[in-house]
Amino acid sequence: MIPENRHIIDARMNKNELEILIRGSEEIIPEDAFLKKIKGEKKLRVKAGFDPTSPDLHLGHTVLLNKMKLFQELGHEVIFLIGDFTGLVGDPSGVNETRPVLTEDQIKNNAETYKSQVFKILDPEKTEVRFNSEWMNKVHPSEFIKLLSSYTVARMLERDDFAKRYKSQQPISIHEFLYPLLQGYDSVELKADIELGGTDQKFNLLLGREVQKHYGIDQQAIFTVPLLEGLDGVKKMSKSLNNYVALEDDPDDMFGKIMSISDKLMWRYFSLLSFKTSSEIDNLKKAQEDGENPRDIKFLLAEEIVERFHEGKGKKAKENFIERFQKGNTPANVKNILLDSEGHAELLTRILKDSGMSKSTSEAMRLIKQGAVQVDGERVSDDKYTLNKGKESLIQVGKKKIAKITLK
RNA sequence: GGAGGGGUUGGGGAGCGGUCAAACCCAGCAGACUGUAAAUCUGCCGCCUCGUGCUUCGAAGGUUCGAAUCCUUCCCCCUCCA
Repeated sequence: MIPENRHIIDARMNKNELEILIRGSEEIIPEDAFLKKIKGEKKLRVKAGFDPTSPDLHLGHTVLLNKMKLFQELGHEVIFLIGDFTGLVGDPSGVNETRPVLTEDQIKNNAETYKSQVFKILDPEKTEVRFNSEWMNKVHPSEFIKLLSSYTVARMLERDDFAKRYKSQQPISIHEFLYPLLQGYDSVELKADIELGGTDQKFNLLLGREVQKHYGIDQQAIFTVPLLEGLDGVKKMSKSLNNYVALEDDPDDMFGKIMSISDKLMWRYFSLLSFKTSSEIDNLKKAQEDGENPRDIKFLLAEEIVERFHEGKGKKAKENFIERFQKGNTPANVKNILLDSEGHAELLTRILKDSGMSKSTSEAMRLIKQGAVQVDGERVSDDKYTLNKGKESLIQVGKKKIAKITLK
């Protein structure tokens, strides 16, 4: 445990601590300024901003949150900034098209959800939660113009996604130029010494330095962490791509999702998400090379992660997984769905749609044709198949979707 | 303000009066094989009451037996000129 008193820590800020802090980071700019800050006497203000665009935090976010936690443990002031104002602008980072603008209500809701979720990782006592609407709503237009004058269009267009869009004749709205500037202004307001972010934030973070300079205050050092790939192993984890593991996922889902990643991706997840030491991970790699089933190694990863967010549930999740997929048994906790059968609704195709197990009756029809649908363990091939009222049926679509459905 | 290019089913991108629910690629889904992995193969991939059914190709009108394809107006995007 790290003591509260910074002076003691300063004396003890040894090579090891520094190594742990830096491990897994992508870039630190400028490095010497960072080292000077981190080795100094001062309690540092460490900022990381979150867009309230997606109401679910997922494993991808935790790479950054874990770093924040480390700074926290070293006794620094960690600021969890919710970009409720900048959310109205929409961060263009990493997208190749204009983002839809969120309504204030959506942002409010999302921000609340965020807040309740980050404390699964961060220490609430040591976290300063701020909303940038707090100061952005008060910025006077003349002040705003001063902010805008801190950067040029040409330099703005250097940014990768802008450059790409500009070249390929895709639209770039002027308000998108504001985003990085506003983010930089947050650093001015918060007097950030360090700003953390994913690698896709590099431009914004660096721009924060420029803005701070423009305002004549100390420039922050920037600290970027890698982006975690989603379950597909290619694109970054995000809700909109539906390749994510949400912190809110129940233990079985979480376990299953992690088991579904490729063997190659598993090692990436180990290095970015696991708290195992590098040498432990190296040993696991060696074990795989020596013939150990990668599946069993993946079990360790899945269990560790489930355990982190659902204390005491990791082992059970693993057992459920083995029961269901290795032994092929029906899972223990299948959700029950009660459906109204209005007149002709006893048709299986319609039931699949109404229960949400298929998107449309057309899709249900196709699934039946493809032999993907089972009722009480029997494969259904007739697309006119009907269920009886009052009786509970175990319905399975594909390998993953399963539910007990009762018609009333 | 002027000239030109463009808006097609989740993304990319063909089609340019009938044979178009619309090629092809990616993503996705399902089946086989497996370790619910990857890779591979196969099928699917607008909607429904599943039929010579219905609604789609930026929007609205129009021409035509028939339009994503032609005409008109409007909306949006891009480039160059001012």
